[in-house]
Amino acid sequence: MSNPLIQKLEQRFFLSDLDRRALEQASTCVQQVPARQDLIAEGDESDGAYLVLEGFACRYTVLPDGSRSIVAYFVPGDICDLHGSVLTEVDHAIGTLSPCKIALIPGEIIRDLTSNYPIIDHALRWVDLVDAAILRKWLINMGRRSADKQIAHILCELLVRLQAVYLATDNSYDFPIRQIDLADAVGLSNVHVSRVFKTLRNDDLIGFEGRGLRIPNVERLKAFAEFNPSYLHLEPKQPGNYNRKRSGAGRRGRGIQGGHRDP
Amino acid sequence: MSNPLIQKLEQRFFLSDLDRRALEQASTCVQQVPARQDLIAEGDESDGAYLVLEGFACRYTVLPDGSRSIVAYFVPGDICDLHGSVLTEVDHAIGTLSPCKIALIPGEIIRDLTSNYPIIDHALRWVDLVDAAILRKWLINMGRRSADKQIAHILCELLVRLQAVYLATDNSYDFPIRQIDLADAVGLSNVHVSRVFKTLRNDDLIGFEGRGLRIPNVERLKAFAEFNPSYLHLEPKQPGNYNRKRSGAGRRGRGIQGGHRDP
DNA sequence: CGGCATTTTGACAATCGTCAATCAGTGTGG
DNA sequence: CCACACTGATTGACGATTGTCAAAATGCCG
Repeated sequence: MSNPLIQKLEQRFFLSDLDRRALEQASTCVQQVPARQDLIAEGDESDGAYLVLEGFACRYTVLPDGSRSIVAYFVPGDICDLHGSVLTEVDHAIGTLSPCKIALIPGEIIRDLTSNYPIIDHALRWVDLVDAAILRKWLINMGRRSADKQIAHILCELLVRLQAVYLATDNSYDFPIRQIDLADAVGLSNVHVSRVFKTLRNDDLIGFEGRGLRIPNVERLKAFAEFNPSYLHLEPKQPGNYNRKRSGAGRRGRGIQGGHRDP
Repeated sequence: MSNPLIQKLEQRFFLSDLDRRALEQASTCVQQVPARQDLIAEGDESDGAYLVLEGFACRYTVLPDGSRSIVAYFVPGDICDLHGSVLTEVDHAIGTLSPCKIALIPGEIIRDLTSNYPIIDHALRWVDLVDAAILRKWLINMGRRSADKQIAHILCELLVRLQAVYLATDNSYDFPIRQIDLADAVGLSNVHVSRVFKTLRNDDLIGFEGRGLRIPNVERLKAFAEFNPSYLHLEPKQPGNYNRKRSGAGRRGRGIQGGHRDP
């Protein structure tokens, strides 16, 4: 079984054999975790990270009124909580959504990787930036999009993210997420998620087969969701000696911010 | 006039004179920018960063239907777009909300700061983590909180962030944000923001005096908003040689994720 | 004073949540 | 093999929150 983190990073970076070996060795401490179990509870101190090898997990908070808010999904290849070395106090819980295989990476190993493997260091920073970009996209979807487009968008996002680790075909993937797990991620009720699913099925935008999600026409779903995968930054491969483009620094855009809401 | 970035970092880190001088020199290229002007337009390539010295700015996107989504506020001391060295393509615009004084920091200078000033490097990573924490908090507020609590929360957040750069008193600050700028940040309509403001005023939770916001009883507003400032990570000062706590790596929380929505 | 941007208000409609009942699938034990 | 329990999905009825539209009011600045 190949390591999904390596697969994901190799979508974008050229790793050396040394890099690959280091990453392999970093993820040797593996645990099988059942569905709906916490890896980190809110308030825990953590030094180290969890790498998802199989299954779906999430970062979430439970509010005082008992409702749950999921702020990130983790799929194979994703790393939860890379940041033990800067902020030690964790303000969110991390839990599994389906049965998972999780690799435990101690903080010491992470610091070794980022100190001694410059390409890995660079790639892990890229991972952080992509995570932040996903967060911003979720915020946009939640704030300014209808429920159906929002859900369609997240289904497209999962398609692309899973394709990067070879867990999705061109138009389908295993979907072990309950409707309430989706509801807590998009800020809707489980009932409304069910209703949205129904309309998406009726419009033949999605279809369920057992626990698998099938997308009859990916382009049509992407168009409906206004999904543009560029924010995931998964396409172009960069040479290992991470070259930086340097444009004239100090350039200022001159566009005017205005005309919002006008046709 | 003292540099607000230095003020903010000194809330949490001990900077040396060298660090301070380096940061001062990094922010010498200053521009006065009028309200509602873009610093970076969507799609621009950027290498370098903008440091807000005075005024309010934001990161935003305009959706195909013309609506605007604001995903971050920038107040004095905040840095927009630190990441020219990793992701060159920018997928959001950055624009001013009020007249601003902005320092332009070329990417070259940033790389010099992070390479040669370890405390600054550490502090800037901390800035990134706080930004991500704010993003998650906004997502939670938007997804699972009523409009009035959400708005109260963001007002509390701004209070604390502005206090860190000495731009807020114990219970008031200058508030140059239009209601529609708030609406686009919290995912509501400007009309509804107006209604929420009215109820908050009626309950004596907030008050406006000219363009200043006054909070008669900060603890009451914080309680109402369920605001806990810990996610901003502004309180404790850490020694310059950023010590890391090391707890037993490999510890696993044993909590069970369940009972959501049950009283 | 006049013009402009912003806020406020009211009326109405659409979206979405809540509650409760039902249905479907899955696994367990007798 | 079937009854049973359990979890999750679905449906309907109803209500609350919030959006939209349009008009009026307010405040600011020349």
